[in-house]
Amino acid sequence: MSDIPPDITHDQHAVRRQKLAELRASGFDPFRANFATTHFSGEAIKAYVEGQENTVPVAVAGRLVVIRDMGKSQFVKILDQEGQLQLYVKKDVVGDEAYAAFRKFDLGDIIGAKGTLFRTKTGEITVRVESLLLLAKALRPLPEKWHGLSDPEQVYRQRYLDVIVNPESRARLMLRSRIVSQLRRLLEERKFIEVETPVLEATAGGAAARPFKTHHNALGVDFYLRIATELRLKRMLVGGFDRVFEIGRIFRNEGVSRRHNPEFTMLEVYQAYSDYRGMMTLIRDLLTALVRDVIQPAEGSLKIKHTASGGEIDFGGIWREVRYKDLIREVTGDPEWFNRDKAGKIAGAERLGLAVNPAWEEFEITNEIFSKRIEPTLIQPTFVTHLPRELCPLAKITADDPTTIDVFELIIGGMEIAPAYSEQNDPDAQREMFELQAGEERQSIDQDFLLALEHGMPPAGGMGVGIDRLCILLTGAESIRDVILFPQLRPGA
RNA sequence: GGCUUCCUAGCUCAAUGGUAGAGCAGCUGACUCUUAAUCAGUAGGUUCGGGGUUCGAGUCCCCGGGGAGCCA
Repeated sequence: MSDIPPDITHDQHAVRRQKLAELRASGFDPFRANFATTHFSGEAIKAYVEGQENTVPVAVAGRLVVIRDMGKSQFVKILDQEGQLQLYVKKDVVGDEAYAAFRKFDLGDIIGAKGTLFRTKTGEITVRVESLLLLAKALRPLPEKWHGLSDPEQVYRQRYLDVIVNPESRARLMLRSRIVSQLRRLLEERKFIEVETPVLEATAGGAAARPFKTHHNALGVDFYLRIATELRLKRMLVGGFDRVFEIGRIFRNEGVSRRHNPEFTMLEVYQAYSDYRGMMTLIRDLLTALVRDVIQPAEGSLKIKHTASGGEIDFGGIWREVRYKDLIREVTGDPEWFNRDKAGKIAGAERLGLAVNPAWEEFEITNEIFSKRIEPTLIQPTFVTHLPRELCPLAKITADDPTTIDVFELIIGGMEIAPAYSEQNDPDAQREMFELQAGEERQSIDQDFLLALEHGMPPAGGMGVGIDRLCILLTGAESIRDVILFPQLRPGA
């Protein structure tokens, strides 16, 4: 029956091309235009009525991922968006001709089937197939069925294969979609309006980061890809959009690591007439709702696993609140830390085993201690408040301490998850901070933003949430690449 | 960018410097309730690319490509 030349039987691509040619020669279309399904796999399983064998009709479609051939009957499984569904194809039900054609189908082929539901003797709800059709021929074989695809390079470059054969990857990436969608819903419930602001910017502001540069041909000017949405969203506060948010792609021209991808997704939220304390309530409400509704830990619990430590993170407990300066004094064991001169700070950092770049400003030395010796130890949700003013030029100065700002940095699982501020709305103070900072960070000053502030921006709380890191945390992933569909790799290979 | 490490069949992995193997997938056949189905048989390699050392290199050395981890 088969015309596979013996010399190509090892070459699965060639064998499948041969089958494709045979199908076409016998008048079948191996790439159909459509197929009317009635159920996804999960829906089909739910549609089964106990005891009512072969009464519920279904039409389902998906990729063939398991074939168990027993000669005159086969159990196969198809995979669709909702998961796997078993089909039972019996020669004396579908007929000799259809059965012979079906036996030529390969793992990976996309098929459609019509039949009725029943439960096998081992209890699995299964479609008894009455008719079936090849919808799209797969010319390449699937990766190994048991071990899946494990070469990280291929996992990232050919993510479509990863999510076919690695259920954990599939589940993790679907979870990300649900996290983003729930965040939207939760914010909209609180009357936040979603907006979209430009990716191409004449000046890249709102954060300290190296931008990507690009060029607009018709205008003949260079643009930067945005490094934050902050300055645009605040303009909308000026414009009377009192509660706005954007879930947007941010681009930073910096290193690639387990925690960094050059493009990543950030949620930024601004709420007029609120402040950083209002943002605390908001983020706690958002995260506890996400854990409850999306991760769904055991009854009444808001605990999730923390992969790195093997322990748990409890979103249901009291979220610690601590001042940045207190943490620094605690870990350095030096109550007078902030009165030390630069040499004293360098010595202190070195006592903690840290290498200090002599070009650093004092606040950078202190912050190195925070990043290396404090942040990684904060596993349970912790609001670190009142950071040094040098770390963010866009926030309000603390009333009782002019060296700090009214902000928090929410740390969970040793990672920065969300910084939030009482936003600076004094245009003159803002200009002063920009000018002070311009030298070091070379962040060109966004004059148009300052003009907007001069028109009056309501007092507001603002917050940024790194969606990728949040997904790492909530899904227990080990790398940012595991929560990004197509992480950045070198082109080629 | 630096250091370490990895790259072998479609996939997952073996192979003291000495004839490149296995499982799955493939191909041929048996089997009408299987669950990584089972059973019998069979084919399959530019060992990432290039150069070197050696009687002999998947293995050692150098250059290049790509990935991962740590660091900056």
